[in-house]
Amino acid sequence: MDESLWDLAACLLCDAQLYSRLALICCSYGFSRMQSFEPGAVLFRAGSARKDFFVLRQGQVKLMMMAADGREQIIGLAVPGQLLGVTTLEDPVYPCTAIALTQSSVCRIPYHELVNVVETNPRVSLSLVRLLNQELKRTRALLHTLGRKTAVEKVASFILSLKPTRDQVETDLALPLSRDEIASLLGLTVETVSRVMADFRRRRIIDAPRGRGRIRILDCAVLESLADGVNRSSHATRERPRRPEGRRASREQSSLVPDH
Amino acid sequence: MDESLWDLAACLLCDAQLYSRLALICCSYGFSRMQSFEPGAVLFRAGSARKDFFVLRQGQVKLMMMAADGREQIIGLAVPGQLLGVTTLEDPVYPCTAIALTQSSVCRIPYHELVNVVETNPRVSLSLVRLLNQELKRTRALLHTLGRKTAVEKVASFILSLKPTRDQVETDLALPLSRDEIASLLGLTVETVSRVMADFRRRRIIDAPRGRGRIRILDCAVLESLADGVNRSSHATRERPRRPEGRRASREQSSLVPDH
DNA sequence: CGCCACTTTGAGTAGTGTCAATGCTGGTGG
DNA sequence: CCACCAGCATTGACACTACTCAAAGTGGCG
Repeated sequence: MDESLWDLAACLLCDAQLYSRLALICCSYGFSRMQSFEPGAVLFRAGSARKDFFVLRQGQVKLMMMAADGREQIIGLAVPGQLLGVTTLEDPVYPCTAIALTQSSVCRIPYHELVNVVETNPRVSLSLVRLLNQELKRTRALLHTLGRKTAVEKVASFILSLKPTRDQVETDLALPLSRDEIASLLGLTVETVSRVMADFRRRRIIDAPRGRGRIRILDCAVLESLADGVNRSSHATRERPRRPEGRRASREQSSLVPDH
Repeated sequence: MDESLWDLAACLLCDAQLYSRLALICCSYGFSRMQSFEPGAVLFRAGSARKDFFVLRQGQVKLMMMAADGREQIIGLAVPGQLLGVTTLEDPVYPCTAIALTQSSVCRIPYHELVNVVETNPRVSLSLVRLLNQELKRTRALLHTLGRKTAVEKVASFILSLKPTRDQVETDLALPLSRDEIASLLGLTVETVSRVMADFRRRRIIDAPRGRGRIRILDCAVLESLADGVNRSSHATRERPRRPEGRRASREQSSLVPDH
């Protein structure tokens, strides 16, 4: 096979060298197909026959799982560069449902080609392994959020996770999720999410017009301390000496969180 | 390279054809080292320099993440055949801590060899991708458990997850975790886990001597219905007509769960 | 303009967490 | 051999978070 076909410069689909890993995969022999989705469009549905997998190039996509009883949960948001629909190769169906949140574009690649490519090109294999590891890492972080954080901590870390990079100065962020969807992602109810965000707004930590749209972080430092669960009374202080000032007084009415 | 080196029959470390995928990886050129761990032994610690990765051959290993404040959480249990310590390849440190729960044996493989192998042997690459996908799948299932289940449902599904195969008749299971560890895995407290299990015992759903050791499932059907959250009042009935018999009566004192 | 979906707010409560005390078990040393 | 001890598990009382149900507010779109 002609090695040059794998060269980034030969990529017909991916701009420049952005998403180099992604490029390697989706630009292979030309069997990938570019495709666009409107907000709300279904890329694939859990349980339906898996034929293609996707590489997200632009936009945001939510991944949902459905329980037997109809309860559904968002298990993650896909960001550009991420793979979508990569199941265990033996699995004949998609494990989850993928729905576009914003206008999104993807490279669509037949599954059997994936196997081909992995078997013939080691660079792509390594890329794939890296991407899966990143996804695993993200999922584990979410695991910690769901298992060990309070509602306030959950919402705070969610908002922070919207910042594309850690030390971004930009604080005006797109919020492509409804309250319902945020609640589903964080394992909360709509009402709780709404209340926490209303409280953040009152305390001037964030500024958010209602509903889907945008959100602005006003006080990033406080948000970070809330997200990391500074000042909790519980497990955190197990081996360290207990707070000498006695048990925390009943909290003031106006705020869901203690003073900072 | 000699293709026969990859043959399962040539595997010096792995018995028979058990864990065929695992075999492919850990039996490569002989740079894997067999190693044994006692219960409680640390395979690797989060944040320490990642040099090797592991393939678990026997025993059970817990994977833990540590938050900034010292709160820790178990993010999963590793079963034989599973990879341990495979980070994003760029990451210079382990993302989590791995501790043996039972007497365990692993194949230990230097990281740079992993890259070599992936680049030179496509069958191994595919195996690796499959294994990572399985891990992702397991992690997502846990995500759903943490985000959308009640304490009773969590404990019930945990107990069921101890069964090695879905339709195993064997109901006497090893329970290598303390109550503390179960709580950490499920995002609960020790007390809640203890209470739920005590309740299951009273209702003759399980039989468990106290503490680390074994657990026996007496009524698998009930356990499964509890795990799947049959009879809940909430989200489940959103689009279906609401229960006509009115809101659920206050539950009886003696049991944490409604009648079945 | 009115409908519809989404969000916000409020009141009340179920379910877990927290704290504290007690029980059980296996190991150790007198 | 038994008493003691340390560690884990259990149980109870209580507090508080987050859920439930209900109702009103807001905004977009035909």
